[in-house]
Amino acid sequence: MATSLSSVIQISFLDTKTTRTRFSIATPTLKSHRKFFTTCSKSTPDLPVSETTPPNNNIKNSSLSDQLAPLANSTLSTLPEDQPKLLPKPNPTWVNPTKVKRPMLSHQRQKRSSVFYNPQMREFQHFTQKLNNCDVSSEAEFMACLEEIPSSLTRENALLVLNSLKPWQKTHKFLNWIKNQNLLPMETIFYNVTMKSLRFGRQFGLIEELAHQMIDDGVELDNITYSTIINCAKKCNLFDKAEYWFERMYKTGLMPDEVTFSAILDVYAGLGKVEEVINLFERGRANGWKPDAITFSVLGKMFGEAGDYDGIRYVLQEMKSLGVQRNLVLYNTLFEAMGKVGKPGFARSLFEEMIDSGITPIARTLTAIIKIYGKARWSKDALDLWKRMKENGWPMDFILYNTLMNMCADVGLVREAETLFRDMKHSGQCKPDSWSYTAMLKIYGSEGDVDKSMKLFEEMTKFGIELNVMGCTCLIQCLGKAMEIDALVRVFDIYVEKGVKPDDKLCGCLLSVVSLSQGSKDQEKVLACLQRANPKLAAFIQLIADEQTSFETVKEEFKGIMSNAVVEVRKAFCNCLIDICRNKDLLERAHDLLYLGTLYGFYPTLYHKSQHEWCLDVRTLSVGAALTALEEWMTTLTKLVKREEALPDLFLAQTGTGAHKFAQGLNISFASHLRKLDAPFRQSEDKVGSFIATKNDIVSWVQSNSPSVSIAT
DNA sequence: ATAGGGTTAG
Repeated sequence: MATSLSSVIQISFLDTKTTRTRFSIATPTLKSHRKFFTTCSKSTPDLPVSETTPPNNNIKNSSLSDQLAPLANSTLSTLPEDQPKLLPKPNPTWVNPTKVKRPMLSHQRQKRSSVFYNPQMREFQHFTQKLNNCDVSSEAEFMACLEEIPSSLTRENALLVLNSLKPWQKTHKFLNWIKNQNLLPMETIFYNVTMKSLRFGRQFGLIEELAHQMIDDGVELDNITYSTIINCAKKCNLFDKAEYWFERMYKTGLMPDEVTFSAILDVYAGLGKVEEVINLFERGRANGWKPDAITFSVLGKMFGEAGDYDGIRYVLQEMKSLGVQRNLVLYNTLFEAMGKVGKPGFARSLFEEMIDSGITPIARTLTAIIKIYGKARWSKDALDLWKRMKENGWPMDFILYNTLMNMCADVGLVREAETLFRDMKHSGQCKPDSWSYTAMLKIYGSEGDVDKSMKLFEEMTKFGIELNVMGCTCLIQCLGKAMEIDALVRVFDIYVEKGVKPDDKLCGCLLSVVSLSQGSKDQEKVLACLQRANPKLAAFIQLIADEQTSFETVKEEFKGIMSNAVVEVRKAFCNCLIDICRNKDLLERAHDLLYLGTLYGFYPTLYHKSQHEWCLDVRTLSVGAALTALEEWMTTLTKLVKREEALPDLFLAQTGTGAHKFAQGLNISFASHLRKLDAPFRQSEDKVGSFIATKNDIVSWVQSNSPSVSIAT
């Protein structure tokens, strides 16, 4: 769904009597294609809200989502689909003071109580140090140290100690000690400081326990308590807990301030509840809240994850109109979000805006940009940026080095990658890790450079660099293409011994080597590797090679194997299996497999028709699969001609030019197969990688030549 | 420094 900027941010007035401001964010990821999430601004005299939500004094007893649900439902249902987007502006009346506004969040950030440290501070610092030097696991040692407390404990000293104890176990013990000794009245701040320490240790269970203690003992939970609880839950992936405490806060009548509120938006964003986030955000906005850069960063990340480009633009637009300054983290977040939705041009211009505004990028910023350029194959921009990084002395870290090398792998820059790899080794700060080696293996693998690949592999073994499945796949691919099967088997064995679990991509790679090594004695060796990586797949090869196996059996097993494999490799598996069949001269089986692959949707763009032209697009097929598809097509056309059905004027078969890595040699093999079938297609002169035939060509070919095209059926 | 919120790689 293409969405224009004007539909991203709409302020429209639904009618002239009751002025409403409507902010709408189109979110293409949501089920309904044109669903607008609406909220109403300050002056909302007769919103449906009043009919469907409880009166103001009941708010304390309803959760926020309860309060918001009727609003969302009623406003959505009152908007007709064909509502004009922009109506002429009447004179808006912005404020209607007679109407009760239901606040969403407190505009004032919670004030901190001041803590004055006293002259005993040094003694207590010393005391804390001793506690910190205790063995964490020894309860007795810690308790003994506690006995040496310098003097009676004051509120300030207790806070000093709680703030400085590490790790969380000690903070927790100290809090319990204060409590049990009955030395001081227990204040919220003691719990808050302790919870902060527990949050570092991701101890949500203990945090929740403390919160319940507070409730039982009548200690007030404030915004700082709630935001700490919620953020800890979030860090521990306990989103339901985060939601629970947030709702509890509302139920007890405490308004979140902007910090707690943005934490909650982050929770809903993390849950993928985009609607809820937008609703909450807009409700807050309608109540006059001015979000800060951190909140916008939360929204930006969410839109990135949702693949919502318009949402990202909305963030920038909204910040601009509210006059909220962008900062480095916000930029980083937006660049990372843009990496998820593509958009290299937008990222580039925003990056320049950032530089112009005087913000210096950090390694993380540059990583995000380089990743975007690499993905988009923008090698020139990527290299320009690398040059600028060096000239300006912008900071590098190992992730940035690895990202740069990966970008080189994506766009085929061998020498640049080698330079980066060398730089990294000599930088003194970043040592190449398994990611760096994998990027280099990817490059040498796609170059087919066996010597350099093997040298890297030996280096990895020597330096004890972790071997991972992706590096293994690159090496196997490289060795397979070079038919270095003994080395391949050795490499495979070493990886498996080191605990690398073959994944579907590695199996696909082995499968393609099986098809390449047809007729050689080495095929058995590769099959043995495949047998260890994926026994079912290896067994399936035996099954289809046996001409006695029925179609029904093949279909069942095929279905089982494909549904166990990840989506990305299914077509590749099918292509390789067809190749294997054709290499064994099992044409009928090859056609069965192509049929099954089409049936399960692996080849959705293989055939397409328009009124004047029918196309066979084999660009992402292997050679064997492409030839099978061609035969299938010719058989179908023969039938149609014989039945004298309507045909288009033109027939087009596309193989591509071989730029695609699977399509190497496809064009040549396809042409030779056309000659073998004596099919009337010729290379198109103006469309490279295409073969064309007219209706007349096809009809006369069928008439003169039809028996020869019928395949064994 | 000293009770709370946002951003990393196949």
